[in-house]
Amino acid sequence: MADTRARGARSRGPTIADVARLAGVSAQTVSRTATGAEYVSPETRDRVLHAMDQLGYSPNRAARALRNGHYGTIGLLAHDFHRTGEALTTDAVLRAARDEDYTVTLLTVPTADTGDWTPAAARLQHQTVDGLIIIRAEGGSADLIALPPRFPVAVSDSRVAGLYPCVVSDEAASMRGAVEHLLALGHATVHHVAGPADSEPARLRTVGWQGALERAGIPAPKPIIGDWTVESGHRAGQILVNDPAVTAVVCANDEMAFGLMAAMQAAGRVVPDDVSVVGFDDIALSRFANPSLTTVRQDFNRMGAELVRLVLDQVRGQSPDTTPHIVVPTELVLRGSTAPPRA
Amino acid sequence: MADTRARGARSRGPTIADVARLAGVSAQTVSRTATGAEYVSPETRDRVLHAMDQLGYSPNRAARALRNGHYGTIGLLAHDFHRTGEALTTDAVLRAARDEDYTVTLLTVPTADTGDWTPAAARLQHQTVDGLIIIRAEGGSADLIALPPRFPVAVSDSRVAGLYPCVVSDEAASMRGAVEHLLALGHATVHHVAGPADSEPARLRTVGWQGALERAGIPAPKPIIGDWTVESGHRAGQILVNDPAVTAVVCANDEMAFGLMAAMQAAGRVVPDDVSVVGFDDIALSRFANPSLTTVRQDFNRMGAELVRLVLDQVRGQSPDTTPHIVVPTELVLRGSTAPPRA
DNA sequence: CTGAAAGCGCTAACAG
DNA sequence: CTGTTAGCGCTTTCAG
Repeated sequence: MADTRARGARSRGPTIADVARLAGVSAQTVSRTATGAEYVSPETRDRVLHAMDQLGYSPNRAARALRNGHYGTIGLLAHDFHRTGEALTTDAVLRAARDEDYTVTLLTVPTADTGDWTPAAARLQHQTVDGLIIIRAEGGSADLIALPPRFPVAVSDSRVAGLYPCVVSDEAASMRGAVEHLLALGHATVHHVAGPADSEPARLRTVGWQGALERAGIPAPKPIIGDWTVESGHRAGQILVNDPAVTAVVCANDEMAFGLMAAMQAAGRVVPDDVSVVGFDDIALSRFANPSLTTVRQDFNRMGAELVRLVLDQVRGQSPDTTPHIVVPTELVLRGSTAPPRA
Repeated sequence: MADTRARGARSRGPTIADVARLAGVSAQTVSRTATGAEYVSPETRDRVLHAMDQLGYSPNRAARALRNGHYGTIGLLAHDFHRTGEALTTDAVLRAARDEDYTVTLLTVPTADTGDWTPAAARLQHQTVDGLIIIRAEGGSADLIALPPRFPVAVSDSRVAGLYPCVVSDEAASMRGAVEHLLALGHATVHHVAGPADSEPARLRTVGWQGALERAGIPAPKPIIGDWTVESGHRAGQILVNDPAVTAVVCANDEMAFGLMAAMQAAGRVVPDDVSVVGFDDIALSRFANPSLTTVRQDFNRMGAELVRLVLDQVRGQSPDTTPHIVVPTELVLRGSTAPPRA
């Protein structure tokens, strides 16, 4: 009969038992009231509600989770949360989850390169999450994401399409559209600043660029590989600026496009007169850059909402016969950074 | 003796009991091994470890939380997570928390304006978090943030300094420095695009701007109020562009500075020749904008780390005698958007 | 409609 | 060094 309670790390708040005592009913009645069960007399119910209020009761989620076997929480796994795509998706996921009364816990994988996903994922089954959303699974190859069997998950990476439910933008087609826009303006060829080699979205965007050139019968110049950062776009620009054949460049994201433009402008080349530039994402700044950036707008809100829907469908036990693969459309936003080539 | 287990929402993974059975020891021994207790014979320990491995055991955090009275989780409360400050701080908090083996769950307040903080905070004591970090407590006045007494919390808002432990940038001094830089360049006065009225950082930045002008004996022109977005900066620019007295503008963040520059440039004014512009934050794009942006760099990493430290100090029961108030220094980064006034 | 009992998985205390 | 016991707070049977 040791007083284990005294050892509790934190002073615990009022419990159901406390409420029951105050209201003069049994704990079940309180629980039933809390969970919104039907068979409680209105008057008892009022008494309980009042007692709860008076005590400032709110249920202990750990106990509830232990009892019910689920947490009301979904995990969001990414490398970092400050880059545009991640941040915007996170925000959307958060909103969608809140609408469903789920909270979101953030998880990161320490290193980007190897299969550090596996231990992270393995720990998840007993982590305080009912399901998992993985955004931008760079680094690990698809099979490295070894989730416990039947663990609810949704991924924003088409490499795992068919394996896990996934939600992606129509990367390749979007990029193809961007290139076609440039070709239609009269550019002889279109150069490309790609994302990192281990990123699937990056790869698909490159594929789209190549495809469009191929269709037009134009040999694809060597792409320059960046790492999504403005800096890498800047470096790419410093390289491309020396090549007079470069009159149009599509970049795998907006940040790199900004870096590229900065490098071009620093070298005295005018955007879009000397060189046209297209980005990808449509971040808030793109509209107000100098010049404003023509770019592919991604619908991050929609993606976040779909990711949440897909995970929660599984959490709730609705497993569809086929693994969903949702493609969210994009939109090419024409602005000031693209124009016909000079002369 | 009902089979409650069948009712569990999810198939539960292997438990300590399962491991114990396989290893041929008591549950206690397994638990001790799991928690890293000293007094377990190496050989028993190996057997247990092996059994765990074989079963793919990992502890049920809900049960552990219920038992131990804490969750190993801290909550991060903000309006949204995609804006620069929030996103960068979130990232830093996440890293710092992970170093301490804590996970982070995201919480948002639905509406920005009123005291919707209270219910959110009230729910927290029994929420799955041991402590709370609040970033940018816009909207609610300080006393609206009614936390349970002694609930571990750290806030990034100086309004609650003295009330709750808090970590902030040296907003006013930074802004003062920025204004002084502009005055030193020879500008007759410095205009200001402020953040929203209900934001404390915004207010302090405005105070800093005013203070610097005051010291120099210059009457402060009427500031224009924005809402942190590029769009609002753009609108501010459209207003200021008509005033020939405007040769230098300090903005409460980089995004608004970009919007402002865009509006100026659209009207044919050259930055920095016609008008100098200073931002606040130093986001990644600022270095590569056209022109590159002179701005006040905030140390978000440091702020995140300090916030985590402050909360965990409380979680671990070390309550300092005085409420900590940590001021993280900033740095004025001089770049291409500021120059002496023309003629 | 309400009460009593049992147990989710884990670990602190107490024996041995 | 190891096993037994009890209970964290909640909710789902089952009985009244």
